[in-house]
Amino acid sequence: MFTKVLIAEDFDSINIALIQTLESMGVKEIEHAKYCDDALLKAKKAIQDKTPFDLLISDLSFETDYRTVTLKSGEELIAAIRQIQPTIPVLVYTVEDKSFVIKSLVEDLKVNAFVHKGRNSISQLKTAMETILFGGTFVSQNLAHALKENSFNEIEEYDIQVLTHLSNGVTIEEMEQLFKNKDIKPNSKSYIEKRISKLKDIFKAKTTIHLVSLSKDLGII
Amino acid sequence: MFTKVLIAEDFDSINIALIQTLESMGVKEIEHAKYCDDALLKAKKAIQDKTPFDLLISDLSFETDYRTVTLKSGEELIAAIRQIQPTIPVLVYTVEDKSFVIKSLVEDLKVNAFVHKGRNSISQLKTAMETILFGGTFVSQNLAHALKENSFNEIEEYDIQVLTHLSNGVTIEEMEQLFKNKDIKPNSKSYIEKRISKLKDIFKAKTTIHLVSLSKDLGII
DNA sequence: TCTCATTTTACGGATTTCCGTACGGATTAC
DNA sequence: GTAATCCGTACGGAAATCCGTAAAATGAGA
Repeated sequence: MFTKVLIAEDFDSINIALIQTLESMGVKEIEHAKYCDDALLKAKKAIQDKTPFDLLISDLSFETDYRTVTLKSGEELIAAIRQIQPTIPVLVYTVEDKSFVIKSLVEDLKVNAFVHKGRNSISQLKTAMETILFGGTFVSQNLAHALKENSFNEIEEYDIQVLTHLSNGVTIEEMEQLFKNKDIKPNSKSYIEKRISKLKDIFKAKTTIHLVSLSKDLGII
Repeated sequence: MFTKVLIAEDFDSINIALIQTLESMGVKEIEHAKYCDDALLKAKKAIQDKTPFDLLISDLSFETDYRTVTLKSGEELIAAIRQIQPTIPVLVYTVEDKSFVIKSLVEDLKVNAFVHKGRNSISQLKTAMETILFGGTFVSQNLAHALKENSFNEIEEYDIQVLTHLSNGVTIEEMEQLFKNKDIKPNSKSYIEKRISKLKDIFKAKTTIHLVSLSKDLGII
């Protein structure tokens, strides 16, 4: 089993449960941080002390409060820790279940396991840890389908920009100018219109409002 | 201290933490349910056995899975339990922090305490329970402001319907017919348009898409 | 019942979006 | 070298929206 585990999770209640679970699994050293910045510090210190962590369990979203932070999300934390300790296995434990998010996490950040907080997540967490120990990759069942989903491959960064701008109240006409100013390449009104139309097809959205609404639900924007 | 507490919470990790916390506070009997329906059953049974619960701690949102359920949310559960046991104190423990939701909960459902899951929620939970015990009402600090927020008073059920329909891809023209069919009173295209326009003023939204987007973020729809 | 104010509807013009067609340029295939 | 295809742009008419004005309906109080 892992011997020294770092937990990055803001909710105290979940921290309690995680610590209890890890203890019951025989993990000797457990440290937890409620802020990503603190987690990174702990990881750095552990390396300096020549006793690095051998597993990181991290949440994705962290609430903002009075404290100003450098690392705002689990994604940023994972990237930062991988910089100083590239081989550390990472287990993501989160409520997130948006296909788009998960896809990028597994593919880009190469997290070793993905456990969805839910009714039976603790048992999944245990399985995930054992799987990582044997060099495998674990993704919660209810998420597995997301990786296979294909329709999202058609959607690119450009579409996300368009959707985001729409969501923020930018009209198509304004977007044309905005793109021209920022030198973003396809920037004609007509092209943007076509793109929106295509997205409506993909999402089977009835109106543009519907499209933006769906995109928010799917976590794309 | 309370002697018999019912917990309705779907996430297993949080259940673990809650149980541990209640035990440390000296609560003798603790029961927990991962589905609202189960929670209601337990409450009924306890009444039949003449040993009713003296506190309900409930989450608000419950994930849907393969199981078909009658009660889909904490709100519904609270209403149902209050039907069979009107005097039971209720503590809501949730990630929810949308002003609109909280306002209605405290005012309509008359929950006794509202604790926001977060970095220091367990200590707040303890305080909340003590406050309830002495007949008081507790609302997490970071939520307290929501109750004072006034701008949401202007928004009525009608507006929410309009926003929801827009979000679901219904055009204004279709909405006019829909409202006429359902006999919802102000149903002219022009009135709906005006209403949307007014909402855009209130929310300072630049476009209708922006308006719907903001409404989703604020948890109004 | 009449009056006045408020609410709701009707209408119309300006603007924006929607959607089809068509044109130019670049790339690829043959 | 030519044709075919794709990509981005341009244009224009139909539809939907935005927004102001005015008429009609409603309702409360005298």
